[in-house]
Amino acid sequence: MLERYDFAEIEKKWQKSWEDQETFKTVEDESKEKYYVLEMFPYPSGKLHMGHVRNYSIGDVIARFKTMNNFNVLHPMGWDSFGLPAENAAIKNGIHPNLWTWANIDEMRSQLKELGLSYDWSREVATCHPDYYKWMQWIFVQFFKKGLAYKKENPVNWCPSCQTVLANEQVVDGGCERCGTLVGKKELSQWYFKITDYADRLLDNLDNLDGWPNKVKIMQKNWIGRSIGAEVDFDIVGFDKKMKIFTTRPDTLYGVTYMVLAPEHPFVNELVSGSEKEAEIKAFNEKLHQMSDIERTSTTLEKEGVFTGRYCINPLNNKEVPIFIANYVLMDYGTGAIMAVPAHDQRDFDFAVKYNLEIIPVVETNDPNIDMLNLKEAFIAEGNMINSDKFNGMNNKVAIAKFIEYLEENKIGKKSINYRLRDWLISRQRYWGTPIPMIHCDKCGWVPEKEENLPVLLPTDVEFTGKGESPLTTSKTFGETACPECGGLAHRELDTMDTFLDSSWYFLRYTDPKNQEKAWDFKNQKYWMNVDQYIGGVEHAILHLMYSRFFQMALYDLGFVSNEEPFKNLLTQGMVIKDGKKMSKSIGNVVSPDLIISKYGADTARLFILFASPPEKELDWSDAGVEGSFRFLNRVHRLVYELSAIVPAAPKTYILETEADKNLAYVMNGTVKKVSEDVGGRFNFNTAISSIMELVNEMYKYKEGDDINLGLLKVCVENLVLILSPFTPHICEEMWQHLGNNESVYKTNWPVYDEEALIKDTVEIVIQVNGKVKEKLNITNNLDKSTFERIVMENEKVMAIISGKDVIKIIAVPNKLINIVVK
RNA sequence: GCCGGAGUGGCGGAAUUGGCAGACGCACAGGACUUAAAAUCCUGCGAUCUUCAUCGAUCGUACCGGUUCGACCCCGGUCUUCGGCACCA
Repeated sequence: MLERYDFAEIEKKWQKSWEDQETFKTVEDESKEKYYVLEMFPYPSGKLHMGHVRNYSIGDVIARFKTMNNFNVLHPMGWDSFGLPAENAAIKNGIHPNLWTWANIDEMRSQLKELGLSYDWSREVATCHPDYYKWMQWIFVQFFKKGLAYKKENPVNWCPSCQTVLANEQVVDGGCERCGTLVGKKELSQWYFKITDYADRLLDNLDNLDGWPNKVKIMQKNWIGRSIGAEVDFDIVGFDKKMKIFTTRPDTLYGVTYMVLAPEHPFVNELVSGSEKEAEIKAFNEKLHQMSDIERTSTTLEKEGVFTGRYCINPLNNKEVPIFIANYVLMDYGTGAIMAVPAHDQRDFDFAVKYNLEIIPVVETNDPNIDMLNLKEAFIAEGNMINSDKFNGMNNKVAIAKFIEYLEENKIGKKSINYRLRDWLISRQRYWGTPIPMIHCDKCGWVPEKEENLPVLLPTDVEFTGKGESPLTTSKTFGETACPECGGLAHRELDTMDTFLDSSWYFLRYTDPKNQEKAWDFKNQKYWMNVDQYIGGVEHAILHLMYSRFFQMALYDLGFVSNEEPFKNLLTQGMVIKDGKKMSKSIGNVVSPDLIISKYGADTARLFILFASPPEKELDWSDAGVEGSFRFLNRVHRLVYELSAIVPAAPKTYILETEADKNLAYVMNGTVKKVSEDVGGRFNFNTAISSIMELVNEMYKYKEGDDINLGLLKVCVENLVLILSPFTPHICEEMWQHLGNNESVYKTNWPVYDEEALIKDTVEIVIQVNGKVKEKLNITNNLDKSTFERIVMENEKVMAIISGKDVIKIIAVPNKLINIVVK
């Protein structure tokens, strides 16, 4: 250890030492309690940005803290390395995605290593490696066999300018991410996962995820969007099929004055074909098809529709009501058909007013401001039933169940649950993804590739044009194959998987990353799972975190894993933004940690980003203040260097003699306690760091004093280095070694604090008069209440303030405060 | 429109259970050391008033009101802002 803080030298030295000693390698060890800490693995875009630094610094502090607290910690890292940017680079620069990706991985891996993160690199995985995607394909086959994967024709996002399909995430404000052209729809046959089968479990299990932020649970809940209601069958006059509708308000059935079909509803053609309405309906539908999804589903779009000329019969009162098609009813929710109750639904109300349709109230209020016979807007609040035959007088909430009962008894409907959640479209017309291991045979239909033939390797003889269909169609070697079932000529699926699949189970592969026989050994996953602490950006609150939960549940049902939920505790870090905007390559506001690391070192970078703000909060990046973190580390370095000349020889035991001793022991033990709680409990790294700063300030003050207690100082220095080490590991290793220790600070036990030292002889109490602070007093700790009150009331200043006034009340909080209420 | 956060000095932020608002750090100002600079150290740093200075007083946690001996914290309302969802029947 030099007198000067040579961070570059120190960081290089210890990174090499950790690598040589395999300090962070983890093996299963039944004798120890395990702790699995995981940060969301990155897409290898090429360069680390400050958001990554924040994410991995948080995880590293937790991993190191848990290790020092004697847990067997699994802390892995890998690459979510399939994805579109690699392919775009190929189109633009002619580099093969494989080369581009691996070059980026190498670059980012070395950047991560420069940060001194405690990863077990022997467990590294990359989703684009055949060793990984082989098992991705295997999982797909298991899902297919269980009936969780199916293929169907459906409209998908299509950019007419780029001539390609876009993922939902690639549609930004209704336009193509790359060229901005309005995205349309195209019918394509696609693979889906039946995530809707798990809707109830995904929703209900949220209640048990105590370690998850509420915000994320609410977002998932809204996304799943469970609505409980009823399905009702309406007869159509002169038509042999029934019109099935879904409603959450069966209590309003007597208020139905018209019906609406979605324009795409399969009945529409049959109902109007050959009638005088046919041309009008066709024209209306064509107009709708010209619209983008965004326009079409905008709440501000005026409600429009066309009467079909046909009628329905309300099964409750046999009333005939007209059937419309309208732009506000969507084919892909519920049954694509609704009963309209304008009195109690605002959309129906708007439509009824426009087309002059009847409005019949069936729920009444006693609010004098609302005229039920002349409504200005739909009445959606609670009330009592009217105009509803035998249901009249009932509270409408109660009536819902009665109506459902009635529907079921008379076989005209039943209770029904609908979800906003749709099945997961997993096909992508892309090259750089996992090939879907399915083969189509004219005789046998869709057949999975035999498991012993996995992986289905991505072919390399592929052209990248960015136009047209999946690039795999251009391969001369890939498409044709033999049917695994009958051996006849068959064709491979040419689409690849959505990359969200790859990231939905990587946490399982980490538990057994090198296994060539299985995706993972049951025993290994049983030892390590669940992930005890998952850390990542709040932007993944819905997609990644719900897909992973779905995978885990499906794999649980298949018997491959031992838990239904993958992530026990979740920490969603806030985004690191710059100038009010999310850091992104296209805006050009990405801040790389390189400059800070070369100027101040990785320890400073880590310390600064954790000190700047609590982790969940959004952080507007500014490097003002980096100097302060660097200054602090210099200050620590100087202090330890100076004291290392005198403390190593001192005994580890000490007796507190002076007031200064007691004070320092109080601060030191308090700091150990606070850091333990802030890091181990509530993840407030910023306050943990500030309390360490206070300890350092206190130690500087103490060592300038007259009587120096070397034993106490020794413990202070050692504890300081230990509790700082999860934040800034390199400098702490260096100081720890210099203090005469041979073992890595990482392998050293976290210090315990002395509860006794936290009990003070005297405490400062606050004296308030009428709630205003008037005086502060040092009194003996733990005085009984009456003595405490007497001392305060006999205080000269207090007596002066209250003299001549009536004391009405005295509120005394022992060891803290006393409030004298006077008049 | 619906749901969920957030709003504290010039700035990042602290106040963990209703009990001293502004910890810690940044920036700034003054001083010490130095031939000088850097580094380091010391002091000050919410606003207003008062005072030679101290001492002190009043106000102050987006805004209005309430509960309480006491409110950044609890309750009612308003505004601003961020995030999610959005003709979901």
